[in-house]
Amino acid sequence: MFSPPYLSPVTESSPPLPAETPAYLAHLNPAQLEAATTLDGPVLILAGAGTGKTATLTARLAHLIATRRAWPSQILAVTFTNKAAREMKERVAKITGGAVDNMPWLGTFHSVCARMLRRHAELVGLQPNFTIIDTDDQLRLLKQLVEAAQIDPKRWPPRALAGLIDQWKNKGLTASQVDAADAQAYADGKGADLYAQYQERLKAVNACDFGDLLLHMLTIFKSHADVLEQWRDRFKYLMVDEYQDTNASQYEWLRLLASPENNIACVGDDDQSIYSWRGADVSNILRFERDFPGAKIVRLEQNYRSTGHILAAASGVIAHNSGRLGKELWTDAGMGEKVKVLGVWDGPEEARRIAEEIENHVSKGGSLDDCAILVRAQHQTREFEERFIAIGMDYQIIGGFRFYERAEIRDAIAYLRLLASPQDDLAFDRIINTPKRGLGDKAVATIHQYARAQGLPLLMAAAQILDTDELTPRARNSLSRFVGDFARWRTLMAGTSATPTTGDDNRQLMESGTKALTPSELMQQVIEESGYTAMLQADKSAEAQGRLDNLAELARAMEEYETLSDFLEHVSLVMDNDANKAGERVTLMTIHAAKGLEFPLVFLAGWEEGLFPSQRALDEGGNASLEEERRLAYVAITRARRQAMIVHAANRRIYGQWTSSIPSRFVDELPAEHVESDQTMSGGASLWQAQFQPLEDPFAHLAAAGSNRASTRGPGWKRASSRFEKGEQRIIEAKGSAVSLGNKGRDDLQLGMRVFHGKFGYGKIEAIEGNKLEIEFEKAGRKRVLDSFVSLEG
DNA sequence: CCGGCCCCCCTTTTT
DNA sequence: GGGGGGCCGG
Repeated sequence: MFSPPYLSPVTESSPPLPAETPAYLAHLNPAQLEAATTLDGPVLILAGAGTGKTATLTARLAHLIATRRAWPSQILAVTFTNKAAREMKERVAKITGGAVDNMPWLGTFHSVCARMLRRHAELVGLQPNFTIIDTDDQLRLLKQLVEAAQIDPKRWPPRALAGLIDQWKNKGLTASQVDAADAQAYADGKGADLYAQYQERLKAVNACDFGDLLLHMLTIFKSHADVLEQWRDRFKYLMVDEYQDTNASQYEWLRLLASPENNIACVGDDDQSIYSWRGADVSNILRFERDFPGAKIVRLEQNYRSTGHILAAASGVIAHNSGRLGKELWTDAGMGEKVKVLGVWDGPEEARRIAEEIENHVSKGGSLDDCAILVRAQHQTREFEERFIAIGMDYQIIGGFRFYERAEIRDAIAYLRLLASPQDDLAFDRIINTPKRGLGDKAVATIHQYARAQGLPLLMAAAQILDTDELTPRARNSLSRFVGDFARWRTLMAGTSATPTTGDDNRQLMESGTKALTPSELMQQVIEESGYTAMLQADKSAEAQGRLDNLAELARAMEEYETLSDFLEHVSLVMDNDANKAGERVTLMTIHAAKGLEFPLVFLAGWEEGLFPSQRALDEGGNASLEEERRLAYVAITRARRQAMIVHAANRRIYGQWTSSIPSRFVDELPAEHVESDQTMSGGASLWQAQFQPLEDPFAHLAAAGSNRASTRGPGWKRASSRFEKGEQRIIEAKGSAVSLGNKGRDDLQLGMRVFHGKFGYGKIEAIEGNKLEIEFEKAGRKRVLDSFVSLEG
């Protein structure tokens, strides 16, 4: 079904290399050439920073295709970021003349898995048009479950549960595979149970989270040999980028797909493993030879990016780590400038000095595009933003709040999701009262209660509840409009909705003259008619206009997509915000986000103990974490081509409180001969440190800060838990138990019976129509209610 | 039901 | 410094 016979690869034992070296191999050095042309069997390419990894990988792909070992569609190439995938796609297209249809199976682990999973969704209880939820939805859902389980969310933050579930998924564990000891980590062992409930809820709303994309495929591969076989047959060659970042479940997924031929090439650098918190397991790369017997190992050690001093400084730092595979980077680019280390008084000065440095570069004819500021944590960007705005320097922040994570964008998308998939309860919850339409907690709770009793999606439950008096007339009116809007919008997208469609289907549909709107038009109509636009227009706050602009931007972005489902898939997996590349500007981002990038001038801000290395990492992960932080430092320095400048501040505001700190230990680990300390500082941290360090314990203030935090947390937690123990009767549903199953009416009710309704009191049943009752209430008069809301006694 | 106010806790890093 | 949740008053 996947590979028509005429697509079978050429199977001669060893295809002759063209007599002349093809262009795509011409510029490779010997190691790169070996990596690119060793096609069969397992290969591990240890590629240091800046050693031409992408060029090598691209050449390898081109070689596979050119020598007809495989068609582009028979090569599976996975990366971690969309950026990397896109870059590789572009380069392959260029090399192969673009004639080759873009490699269909080149993408991130997540997007590749999503594509696969759409074809086998039913095997894990999903429909092919399942939605992919992000962390925000995940959290909302978990919060509901936690509260329903009468667990105090203060004591057991849903966030923590989300983290655990992610970890389990990264390890390839389904809910039933989580052992009791692990489950103990949350709410006295309720962790695994909540995980199971969470999966149930996801299934019910036809959704999965990021981790599921992999885990579901893994489950399918392990339980359906035929499916695995299909995919094994399809992929003749596998290629994995950033192999050091693979987690256990990705690793297993790869192994299953690669065997038995094991034509798998993995590229990685153990020194750049910086994602262990996300489940990445460096040992995957460390034990490659053992896992894939006969593996060939190629080392790429010639660095084409940085000058000698920069490389030496980075090597000096990373040398403090143990358990490395070992690699010696070298360059013939000359020593260049030494790495500069600058101590400043505080955060604002740090921003000022770096901005000056950049202005200086520009005044000498340089470009803002040459400059990047890398930080450890996202919040550090704020100080720079303020400075750049003040002096009118153009900048961009990569990562941070991604476009599609903004509230207004997520709201708009929620409307679209609910439109595309009416059982998407998470979307329903998000927008039912956004904009405010008088459907508050009480109305929503009623809808929930009914939906739960009937096993219906919320939108359906809402529609049914309209026929009754369960809601106040005002709420009912409003809800009626809401439900009616959706019914109308659905007709506007004519058939492109719930059923998964291919782009072709829709194109035909639209060409054949149906009145279907394009996704972009539909979105604009929806935000207009739902009152969302009006809500923002009425909002006088500073951000409102920006939000409207963002929605306009969303409409523009959506124009590229022909179907709603295409768009929704992209928005959850692929869309990142490198959008407007207007003019030249400084780039601001975290070190994590900078991996794989390079800039002529790199500014590394905030190299202070506690911030970098992060105190939290140290507390939680001990030495292993310290080494990961050090790898982060290594990644940071090696982004620089010509100049790297490391800055540390003596004082910084943390949580709005001024805190002083000492330079990062990584500063001390820089080899002195490759570093130049800036002595012209205006009261910098090094001076400050020199005066201060002789005092008893330079770490005293850190310890004090730590204990302060502990002590403020202590009573708070105690208070929270004591309140919890007293048993806040948060009454989720203490009312009578009227759990009717199915959509049919209850069989224990008959005409004339006296029943009790939580809102209207006692009354007599006058009519029964399916699950709807007409009751003459003693106090409230005649009402139509749902049978699940009444009980027999009182 | 909504808005405003106060208090708490907080931030590593991302598909 | 800032966001989210809880509580109170129209």
